[in-house]
Amino acid sequence: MKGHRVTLRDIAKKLDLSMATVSRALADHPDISGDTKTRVRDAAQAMSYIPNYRARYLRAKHSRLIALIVPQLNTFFVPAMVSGINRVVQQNDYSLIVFQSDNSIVQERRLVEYCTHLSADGVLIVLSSETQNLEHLDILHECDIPVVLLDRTMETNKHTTITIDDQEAGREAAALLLDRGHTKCIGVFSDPRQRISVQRLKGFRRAHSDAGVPLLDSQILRVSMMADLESQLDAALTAHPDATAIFTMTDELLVHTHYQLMRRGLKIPEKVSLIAISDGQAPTFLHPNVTHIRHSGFELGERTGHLLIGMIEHNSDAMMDVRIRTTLVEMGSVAAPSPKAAVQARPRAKPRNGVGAARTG
Amino acid sequence: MKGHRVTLRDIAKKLDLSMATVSRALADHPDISGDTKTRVRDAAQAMSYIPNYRARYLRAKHSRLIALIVPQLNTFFVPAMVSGINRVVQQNDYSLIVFQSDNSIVQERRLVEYCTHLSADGVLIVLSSETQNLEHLDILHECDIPVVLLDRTMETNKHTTITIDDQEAGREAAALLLDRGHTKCIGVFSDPRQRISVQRLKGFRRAHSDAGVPLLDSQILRVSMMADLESQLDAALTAHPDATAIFTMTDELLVHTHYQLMRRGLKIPEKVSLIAISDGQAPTFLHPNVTHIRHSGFELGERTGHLLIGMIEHNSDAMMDVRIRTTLVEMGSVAAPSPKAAVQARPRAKPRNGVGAARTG
DNA sequence: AAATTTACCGCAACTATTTGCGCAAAGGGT
DNA sequence: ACCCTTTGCGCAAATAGTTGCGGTAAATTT
Repeated sequence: MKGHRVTLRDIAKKLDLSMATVSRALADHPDISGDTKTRVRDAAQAMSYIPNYRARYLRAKHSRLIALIVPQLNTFFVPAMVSGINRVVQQNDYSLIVFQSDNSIVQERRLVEYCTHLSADGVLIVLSSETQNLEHLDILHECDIPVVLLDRTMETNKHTTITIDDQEAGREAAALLLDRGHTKCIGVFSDPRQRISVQRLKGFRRAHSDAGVPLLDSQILRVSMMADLESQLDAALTAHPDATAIFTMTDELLVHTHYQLMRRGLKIPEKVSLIAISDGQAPTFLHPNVTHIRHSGFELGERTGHLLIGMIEHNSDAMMDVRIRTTLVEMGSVAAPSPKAAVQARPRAKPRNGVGAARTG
Repeated sequence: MKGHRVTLRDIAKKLDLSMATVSRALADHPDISGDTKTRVRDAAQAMSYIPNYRARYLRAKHSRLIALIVPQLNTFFVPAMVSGINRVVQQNDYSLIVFQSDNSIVQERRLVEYCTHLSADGVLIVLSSETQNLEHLDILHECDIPVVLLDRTMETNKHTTITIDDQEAGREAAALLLDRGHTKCIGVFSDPRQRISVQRLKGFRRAHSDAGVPLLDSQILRVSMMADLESQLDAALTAHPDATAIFTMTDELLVHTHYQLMRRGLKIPEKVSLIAISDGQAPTFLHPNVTHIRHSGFELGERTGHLLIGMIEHNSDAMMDVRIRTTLVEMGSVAAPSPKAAVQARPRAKPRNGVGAARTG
């Protein structure tokens, strides 16, 4: 009703005490007598006093604010991750400020700068796909604001990162397919500019070379926009009618790939096997269920939260690269190749090496 | 390196000016000469000055912070909504602070109080399922902080709300089924304590009574936890072997229901028709695509953002109930009932026009 | 030349809270 | 009585920035 929030001064005036005493009373400072404390607390209650954190944290060096910058919020993996971060952040009495860069480096730069204005105590970043270097993070370092890069990161020796073991996950997925006898697989990858894509592909390739199974470039799809998936998949399936298995590197790609397969009447796993790197949601509501390399977004979020808060509270700037373990979850979508579709390839083909991997940097 | 961030005072000292002048120069105040302005700006640049928003907004009455409280982040609809809110919030130079109540009223209460400590300029709330009344929001009103309840709201005449027309959406879905000749439908609803469930069910019922088609309680599922879906669906399908259509009130329920149907080999739409209220993501990657009553979470978020910011900036406390329009998107999952399974009701059977047009959000 | 206006800038108060230091009174020990 | 310690509280500075008001000097007007 009136335009003035109750402050310490108001309480002090009413009780004929100094602001300092009121402040200390509410903070349960030992210098203040029990009697005064109760009087102050009662008055504060009665006047419905609300502390002003902006003033409080102006004096303190910290803000108890943690900023998170993500390319997009509404994808499969990210919400679970944010949820995990948020839980830890709240448990430790911090607040999470969420920004989305819309996969724009300009936005990302702007947001990082904004974090310094807010004097965030720490910053979490999932890099945008446009990001080519990390110079725009230097300002955070100048302000002594700890940073953790997560999930979609870059090679760096200046920042702490936390990811799953992308390469190993890609390798393990492919290894399972190869182990089951699939000698012609199609790999569905996303934006090749991102480290996450590069690493998962690298693992995918390595499994093939380890098994001595050739892998053609045309078996690798690079889907930057989901709208391209259909045509690229068409092309790959046409070029490789003998393909018996498909791997997708994300949930997003999985659900759409799954849809395309169903639409074409390609039965899983009878006609084509399917495996993905996933956080385990989609594989359980898609039918048939999908065997996947599981990494929990929620867990990654939690781990990240703990890591950052540790850095904040212990002033530690020890750079480290944390890798979250993944686990293989068998759900029956990978079978032996159907004899009809499989080529009769007998391994020990020459390990070809024509890479052509997109290097970023 | 050094423990001191550059402040206005530092710039002032260096340039032998007063803080006031420096402040005004950076704010492009007309009282300051062009020459001084450039000198100040250059110095600020050179010293890499970073404004402290906490100090700035301590004096101002506002904080340019908007708080959002959601029950959970990692569901289908919410992330898109948050994304929409976030976009508008950022466009208007506010920051979004995200909290999750974990569907606990205690948490929700705590978070609302916390919003006042932060002196948020506005608060957005998606109510937890435990919330029975809105008393805990009174404190926001006392602090003159505008509030908008969205999506999962309650009946209230004290707060602005923004939702889809839940009742109408439920009615329209059921009406389509009935219109196509389905006289025995199963409705899959979530937590019956929530207004959203009540309203959608009410519409569902009304369509039945409008069409003069009886609706038994056993045709209504109330799924509070997703784990219960399977058994409840079993029971309903056993009790109603003549059921020819299923409606789900959310995306979450949709994907899991879809899975259960596929698992049972119930072909869509030949054996059973399927319709949902959805934001349109899942229906396009599920196979076959699902006809749905579409309401964009992103759009709801955007609208909400605009609404709240309008309230903040115009000090308007006009209470209103905004209802977002929904649209029917036909994707072919609703056909005429199969003669084998359907009762022999012969209402106005329409020619089926199962489309399957891929809609992208 | 006097009066008025204009351009630029500084003083100081203000925002809400925390905290180092000091100070007075009371209590206890010798 | 004296000294010393404790108890309980207030003063004032500090946080980093904004802004009303006033002031000086130059420019313009009369």
